[in-house]
Amino acid sequence: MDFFEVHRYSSGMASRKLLTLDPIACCSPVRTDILDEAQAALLANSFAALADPIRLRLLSHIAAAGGDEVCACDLVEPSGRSQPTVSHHMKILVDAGLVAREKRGLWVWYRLIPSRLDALRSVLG
Amino acid sequence: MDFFEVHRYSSGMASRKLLTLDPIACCSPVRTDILDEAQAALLANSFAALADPIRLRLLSHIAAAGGDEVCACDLVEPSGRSQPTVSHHMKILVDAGLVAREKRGLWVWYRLIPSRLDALRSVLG
DNA sequence: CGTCTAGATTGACACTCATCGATGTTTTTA
DNA sequence: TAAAAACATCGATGAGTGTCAATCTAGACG
Repeated sequence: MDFFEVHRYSSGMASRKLLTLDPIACCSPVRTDILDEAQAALLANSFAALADPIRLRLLSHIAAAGGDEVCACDLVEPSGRSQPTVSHHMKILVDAGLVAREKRGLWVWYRLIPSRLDALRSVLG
Repeated sequence: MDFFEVHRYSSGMASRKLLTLDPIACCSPVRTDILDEAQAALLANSFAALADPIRLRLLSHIAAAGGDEVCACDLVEPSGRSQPTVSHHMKILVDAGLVAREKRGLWVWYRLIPSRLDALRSVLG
């Protein structure tokens, strides 16, 4: 069984930011195949983006707009967090590939990337 | 729109351990409805359990056994982590409702709780 | 009883993360 | 050019997390 083939991380665990695997096509379902280290690290990174209540609600807000975009200016006040904090969380969602960011004039608009959520969903089944 | 109805957490955010909502039946899909704070906190807790590569691989190992159980003794060595660390991660998976733990004699056996994964998956769609 | 074994718990440490005030950057408009 | 607005970045801080060695607990078996 070629499971857990490497028995120790190189101390401190490789940085999640440096992974280069395709985040969409990477992973087999968790429930039928066994994840290798690279797949597990990539998936963990994606799930970590969902592991914060503020980010989940920001994502939910954008998703609830259907295919439409949501202005960043409409996310700060209702989130109950400061503008820098919301900007920080949105960056994490964008980096995770869940949300697309586009600046037009002074405003920044966000829209959902459905395929990324679909990919994560398929991993759980 | 009753979105983000509470604008500030009570400082430090409520402990995730104290949530009492039913983890299975709690949440509407992220993509059509907007999460309230309690739903978001509960979901964030569940996704946090998936946000670690070691836990993903432990879960994957158990899931790959089909409906069968996996002995804790078979998880430590291939994970490349110490026995206390694996025990710690398994506790997080059990607390998240993803895995059931049963002790028989000296050994502990784990099995997947498919409905919990199904619930998380449905939240993403 | 005593001993052995599987697993959980504790304590400590280093690292990461969420948060916000202050500041920087970019774009619009006067 | 100057001022204002929207958003990003920086720096600091307090809380959370992964890790392991050491220790504890509970079951099995003489």
